Parts: sequence; structure tokens; C-alpha cells
Amino acid sequence: MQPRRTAIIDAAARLINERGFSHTSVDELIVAAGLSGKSHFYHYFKSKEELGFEVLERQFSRFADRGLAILREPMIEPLDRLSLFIDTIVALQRERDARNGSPFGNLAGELADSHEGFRKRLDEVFRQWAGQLETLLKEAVSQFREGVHPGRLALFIVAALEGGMLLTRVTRDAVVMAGIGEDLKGFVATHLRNRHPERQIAGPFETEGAQ
Amino acid sequence: MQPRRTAIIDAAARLINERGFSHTSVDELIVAAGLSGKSHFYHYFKSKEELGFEVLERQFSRFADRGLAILREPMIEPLDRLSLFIDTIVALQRERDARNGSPFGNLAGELADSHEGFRKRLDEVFRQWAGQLETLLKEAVSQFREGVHPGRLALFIVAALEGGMLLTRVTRDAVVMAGIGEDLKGFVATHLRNRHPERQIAGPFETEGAQ
DNA sequence: GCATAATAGGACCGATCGGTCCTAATTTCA
DNA sequence: TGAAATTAGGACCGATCGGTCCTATTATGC
Repeated sequence: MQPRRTAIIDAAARLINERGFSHTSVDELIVAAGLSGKSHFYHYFKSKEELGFEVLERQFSRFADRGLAILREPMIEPLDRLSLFIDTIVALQRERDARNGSPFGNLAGELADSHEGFRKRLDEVFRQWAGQLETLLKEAVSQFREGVHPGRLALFIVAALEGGMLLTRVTRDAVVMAGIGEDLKGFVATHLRNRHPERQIAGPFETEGAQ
Repeated sequence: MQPRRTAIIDAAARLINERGFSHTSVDELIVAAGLSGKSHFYHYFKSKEELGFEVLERQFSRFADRGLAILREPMIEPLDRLSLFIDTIVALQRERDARNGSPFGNLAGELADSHEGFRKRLDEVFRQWAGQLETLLKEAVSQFREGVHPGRLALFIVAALEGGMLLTRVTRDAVVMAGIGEDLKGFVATHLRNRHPERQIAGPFETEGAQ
């Protein structure tokens, strides 16, 4: 992959994340990426749509390398990793001052019904995300009580996080995401064996009862 | 309110819900609403943007009258109402064959960062929604254990539902929403007093542990 | 040293868009 | 019965858009 092309995709990712794919013109992408003009842009990309797909790939690749990497940390207990992962997402929303939501959620919200190609790729992205969460939850299955389905729990976690980022973006209030992060940890904690809500047990998933 | 204007807004709501506000042209809105042409459209609305706001108001008004009305049913126990409310959302996703997501989530995802007017109104909409959930949860507070914050729990429920509708829309799988609905009920059930996950207790919030 | 790639900086195209303005017919209302 | 509202059915406008095509210079690689 040419480093210049990657730099262009990164610059485009930032702008598209901020304004949405349709509300970002090729001219604006050219300026953001420091290209000289249309020829330059179309030298690297067949079309705006192709860039859109590359942006999605790039964002997921970074998310997998950075965000989801926490889930694969062998030196940390599985549920501690999940807690850290949630903390990372909460911290990111705070860093961004509650703006821009989730790159995947944004694209999904904008294009899922009007662009089948994007919808399918986003479907895969979310399934891969949920799949990695499921893998982690399976590692912790001995800590779970009877009847916990890692796959279902994983989907719920993705939904809650995406919904949290959407609400945070609309309300412009990072505290919203912080609260949802805490509650989500509390939710996961309710799946543990021998858990008594009235007893305070130290650990990231033993919060003060979805407070 | 003129009945014809209302009918136009309803037709527009369906199309905008399906394609998104920006991907729906005034010409398409004219056809969908059975208007004769641009003059006709601009007779009723100052601009496309004005129609957009009316659509949002209309959708929230209907949601309040139908969806959220369940939460205010005096003859049903508070938590039973919540369960019914969740069931309604799950059923609606199934009815729509997992398409179109949430009208508010869709608009939020598309316009929250690019149209401050819509973002503000959507912020109010979500706060009103969460506020009504909070009111209901306060009615059930005697059933909750120590340390449950209705406001926070309400926000979490909204986030999980919105996230669930987004995921359902992207995956085109209504089972996704059904699972999230069940898990959400299970989660609310964990806030109850004297609840033992290993004991099966009849009731909408005593599911087989987030199965 | 030369061919190729990258960069430069657009003009221009057809298409689409929101909105204005037009003539005209029909319906409604007082 | 006549004025006003609604309906009819656009043409047209300026703006924006994605993309093609153009001349030209500079940088790179062999």
C-alpha cells in the first residue's frame, strides 16, 4: 500500500466521520488530503465510492489493531479486558468532546438503506466485532452462570455501545457514554456466577448496581 | 392542522425513513405525497428543511401517542408496561422485515453533525423519550434494590434499543432485535429486589438469564 | 537520459438538486 | 357569484456534484 494513498484515506476518514459520506464532496476530500486537484484524486481512486470503501476498511483495520486488540491481550483476565475495552470507547468519546459518534454507526445510519454495498460490508464489520467479543466471552465462560450465550451477549454489547455513541453524539454530552459504559459493565456482571447485588465485590464488573 | 398537509407529512415520513433525508429529493417527495408539482409542494411548505422538521415532529408525536403510550397505561404494572414497550419495538422490527431502523436513530445518524437544528431537536426527542422511561421506572422504584438510578437506567434502555435497531437494520435480521429485547428485559430484571438468577420466577423480566 | 508516475491546476460536462416563477384550471367558501 | 385557495404541471434558475479530460511540470526509477 502506498503511504501517500494511506495518508489520503486517513484524512478522508476524519472528514467523512465528521460530516458523513454524502455530505462530503470530492473537492473537500481533495483539500483535506492535500491533493492538487481532481486529476490527483482520480490518480489514486477510481471513484468516490471506492474511497468510501477504503475508508471503511481502514477504519475497521485500525479499530481491530487498536480497539479490539485489547480484547486479545493474553496477560489480562478476559473480563478485565472487556472492561478496558469499554473504558477505551468511553475515553474516546470524551476526547472527541462527544462529537462524531462511531464511524461504523455513522456510515450505517446514513447508508444502510440506500447503498447495499456499504450495508453488506458494514454487516460484516459488525459481525466481526461481535465475533471477537464472543471469542473473549467464551474464555470467561467458567465465570458465567448457567444459560449465558456468549454470542447473544456479544451482540448486546455491540448494540449498547453503538447506541451509546449515537446518543452521546446527539446530546453532545460525554457523560452519557460514561454512564452507559458503567451500566454495560453492570449488565455483564449480572451474568456472573454467585453474584449478589447486595454485596459489594471488588472488580470492574461489580459496580454499584447499574448506578 | 390541515388534513392534506398531515397526509403529505406522513407520506414524506415513510420515504425519508426508508432513504434518509438527504437521499430523498423534493421531486420524490412530491410523487410519494401525490402532489401535482413544485408549486403544490411549496404551497404547503416553505422549504424541504421545514418538511424535515415537520416529519420529525410527526414521528415523535406518533411515537408518543402509540409507542410511549404503553408506558403510561394505568391498568398495567410499570415493569409489565416496559416489557410490552420493548415487545412493541421488537415486533415492529419484525413487521418491517428488519428494514428502516429507527426514525430518530436514522436522522440522528445522518444529520447530527451536519445540521445543528436537527441535532438539537433530536436531542430533545431522545431526552423526552428517556424522561418518560425514567418516570415509569420511578413508579417501580419500590421493586428495585438499593442504588438503582432510574434516569441512568432509562438512558441505557434507550441506547440499547437504538443500537439494537441500528444493528438489526444493518444485518437485515430481526432475530438480532429480538435477542437484544430479551437481554434488555433480563437486565432490568437484575435490578429487582430479592432476585435470584438461579430461580425461575414467572414474569416478563424473569427470562432465562439473558439467554 | 528517458519513460513513467506523481503532482499541478484546473475547465468542462451532464446530471441532479432546491427553489422561484409562470400560466392556467378547478374547488372551496362566504 | 366572485374571490381566494388549491391543484395542475411544469420551465427555468443558480448551485453543486461526481467524474472526464486537458496541458504542463516535477519527481522517480531503471
